[in-house]
Amino acid sequence: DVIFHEGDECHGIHCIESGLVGIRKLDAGGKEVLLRLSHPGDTMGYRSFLAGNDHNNSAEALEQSVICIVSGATVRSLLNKNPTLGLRFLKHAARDLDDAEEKVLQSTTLPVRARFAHLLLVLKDRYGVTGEDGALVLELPLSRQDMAAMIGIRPETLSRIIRSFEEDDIAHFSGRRVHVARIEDLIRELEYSAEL
Amino acid sequence: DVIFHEGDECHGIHCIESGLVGIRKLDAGGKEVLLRLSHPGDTMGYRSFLAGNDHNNSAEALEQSVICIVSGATVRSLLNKNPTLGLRFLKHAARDLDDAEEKVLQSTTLPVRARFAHLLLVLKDRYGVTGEDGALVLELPLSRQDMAAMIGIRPETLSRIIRSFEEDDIAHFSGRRVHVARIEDLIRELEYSAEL
DNA sequence: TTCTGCACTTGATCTAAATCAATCTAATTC
DNA sequence: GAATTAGATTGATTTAGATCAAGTGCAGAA
Repeated sequence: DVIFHEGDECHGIHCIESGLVGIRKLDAGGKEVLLRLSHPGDTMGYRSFLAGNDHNNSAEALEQSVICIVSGATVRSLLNKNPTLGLRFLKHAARDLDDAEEKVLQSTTLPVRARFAHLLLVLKDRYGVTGEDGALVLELPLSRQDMAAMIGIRPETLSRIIRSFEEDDIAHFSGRRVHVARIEDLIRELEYSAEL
Repeated sequence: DVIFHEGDECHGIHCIESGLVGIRKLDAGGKEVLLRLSHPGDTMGYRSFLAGNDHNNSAEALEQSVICIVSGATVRSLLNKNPTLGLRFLKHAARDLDDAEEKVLQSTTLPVRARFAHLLLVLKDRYGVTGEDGALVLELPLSRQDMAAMIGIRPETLSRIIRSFEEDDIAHFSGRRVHVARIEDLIRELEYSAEL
């Protein structure tokens, strides 16, 4: 279930073979944020490893997953033999950093409605199936709680947002399945909140 | 004043010789966040450069600064000649990423009072002078507006926080100079908000 | 000097989201 | 099957912070 905890010593790098992993961070008061998802092919923990720190966030399998561990010694020798590997990590880190900064921006400027619309749009790329008529069916990999934690809100608030999306006919939810008739409606949610 | 804008093409890497630079990000609606400060010795724009993107945030000199530019070709040849340079960038990115994630966490879990206390504690390391009695004098490098942008709040709110710090005798402000009699008071602000 | 503009402060009000407290539901175990 | 549990929804209320609108004070220009 939990792959590593915040504060654990970092012995190497984790790779996801299959499944889905959530990267969480807890604050002193116990509130948590789900920082990002890691998918098959992604690596985790490379930062703490390279910086020589303990893990600064925790990783938890959100579905049945296969994770492999590459020991510190192996990583070091790989880095020595193959200098481009370091660059690949660097690009990886650059992308993560972009995402994190985007998240900072969004969480301080956008209302939750827009943040949730954005989350759905991001999840679409990986979990969505778009019909030929532009309709979208989305099979969410996350519980409501975890989606709330991703956008930094309480589950109750997410519930209300979902209801308001239903009422406005923007999206229809049944369990973890979401139907979106017009993707433009989601995009408009983002743009709308911007223009004021 | 402005060194590069969000969306500008990225031609190389910027190094700060002296001065102080603020990295800003604007959202679609024009609201801005001051993501971080860059100090002498820091590099800027390496991420966009390495990822081959346009700049995804803007850099503005916050005081008289000397900035040098390292062209893309030069950076590439340096990276080839010196593989450990890549690792150094990687560690740099790892630290930035940590900071960004910390910021995500704080901006969604901590109240503004605690976030401002935290900001002062961070600025202390670079801009503070601690007397032998534990009292702290801090010469802020930032306007109120910019400090507000750093913690993602409006200037009006920051004004009120400052007043409440005065009233609670936690810190005293005159212009950009701050006197903190007991640093523990600031730390307590952080801890207090955590314990509930 | 006086004007102009800008950063900051202050007050009054509004609102988005949190909190608190019940339910309701669905999955799991006995 | 019934019983337990955890997740999700719903409603009522509170509140932190934003917004709106005036002021204040100061620095630079005419």
